[in-house]
Amino acid sequence: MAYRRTERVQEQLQDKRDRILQAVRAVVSEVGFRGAQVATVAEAAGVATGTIYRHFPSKGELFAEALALNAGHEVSVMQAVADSEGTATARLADAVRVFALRAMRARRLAWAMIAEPAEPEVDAARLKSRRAFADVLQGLIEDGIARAEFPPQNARIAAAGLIGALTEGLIGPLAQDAEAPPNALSLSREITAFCLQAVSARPYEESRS
Amino acid sequence: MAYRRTERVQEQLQDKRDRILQAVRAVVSEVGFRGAQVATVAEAAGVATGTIYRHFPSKGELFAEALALNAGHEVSVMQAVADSEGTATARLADAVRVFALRAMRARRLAWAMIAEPAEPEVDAARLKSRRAFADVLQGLIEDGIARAEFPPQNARIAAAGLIGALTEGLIGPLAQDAEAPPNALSLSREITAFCLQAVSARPYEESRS
DNA sequence: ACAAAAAATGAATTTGAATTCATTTCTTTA
DNA sequence: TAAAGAAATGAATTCAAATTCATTTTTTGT
Repeated sequence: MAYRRTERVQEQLQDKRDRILQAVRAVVSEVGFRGAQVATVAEAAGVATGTIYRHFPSKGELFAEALALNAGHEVSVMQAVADSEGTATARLADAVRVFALRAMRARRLAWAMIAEPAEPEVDAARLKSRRAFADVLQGLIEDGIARAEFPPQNARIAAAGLIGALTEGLIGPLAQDAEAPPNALSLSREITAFCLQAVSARPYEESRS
Repeated sequence: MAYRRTERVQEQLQDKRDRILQAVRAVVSEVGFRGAQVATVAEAAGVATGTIYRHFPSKGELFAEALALNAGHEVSVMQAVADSEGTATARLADAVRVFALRAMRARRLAWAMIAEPAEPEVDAARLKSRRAFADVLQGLIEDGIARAEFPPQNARIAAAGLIGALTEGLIGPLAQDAEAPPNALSLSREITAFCLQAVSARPYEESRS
């Protein structure tokens, strides 16, 4: 016996794997999923193309894992805000504002994480993370209803609506090339205001058919 | 001279072109942009693959034209509702409800039209149509503010928010595999309620930083 | 220092789909 | 009905990118 995987090698391997995942993040931040090629990721990670395949079975699984990692982190940030002290209204405002500010700091990445279709494995991973975001908001809305801060409403629908509004308003196609690329602070303030308004309103009676 | 393009031929050509555009619609309804291949479209249109290229310069331009055609139609339907009689509230409710019902009748197509990334030309065409949808809603919201039916608010942001909420709630990933695929009528009613609530609410003072 | 085993490499291969183009079919006019 | 020109065809080509794999480099234990 002349070789055995030592702990040191084990760590180097883990490091390299992590560096590859970070490289995906960096590349996707630049060019989104659409433009992200395995060769580019390899270069960014400082390894050969073939090395990627010694750590991940396919492009789809690599990218899906990278997405799960990043989106999972954002979800826990949002969850932490949701679990903090204060009224449901304030916590919802904060959750939305924090999400908005972080997303705007890296719009391309945020859009890729939350909306941009890619390989099927990536889409599946995003579905999970999206539902996780929605669940956090839904919990917050239900809490607000229970405390009578918001009127009774379908919390599930409202949460989906907020996710959609955030996506569209912050990082969606319409937000991409706004004539005057608005500053992150004021945009996030306006989106937050919209989101609060969206859940707080008194309900309305249907008018015509 | 032994050949000249007669009017009859001209019409046949136009017909074939239209049939190809319709075939794109049909194929995209089934498999979205992701799964739509030129060969499949050709088959659906009953022509050879090469024929597509006698009518359109590239896949991207073909698909972009098909999108512009369909989305343009939906925009004018929404505009017609927006221009009808009644309070701004009622017209907004109707515009949203009509959009929702029509979208749900063909979810895959609707999602492709409004959200699914594809070739760059397609994305560009969608940007236009999306802005057109948003403009209709924005006009309606501004009207509602002017009539004091809605509180003052950033109509542009609110319109983007409504588009996002519609996309997410009706045809977005979360709506795709809802455990019990909810019936179109009740879902559209709930989304409509959310949208009205979203613009009608009294504004809220920011809480913490 | 050497042999055994693993890991990394990157050029070559594979793959899947868009696009082309030589050939065939259809239309028109004389 | 024949020749000229268009239009349609679909198999072959091109192209871009993922994946593979024979070769090289690194690591380990004796």
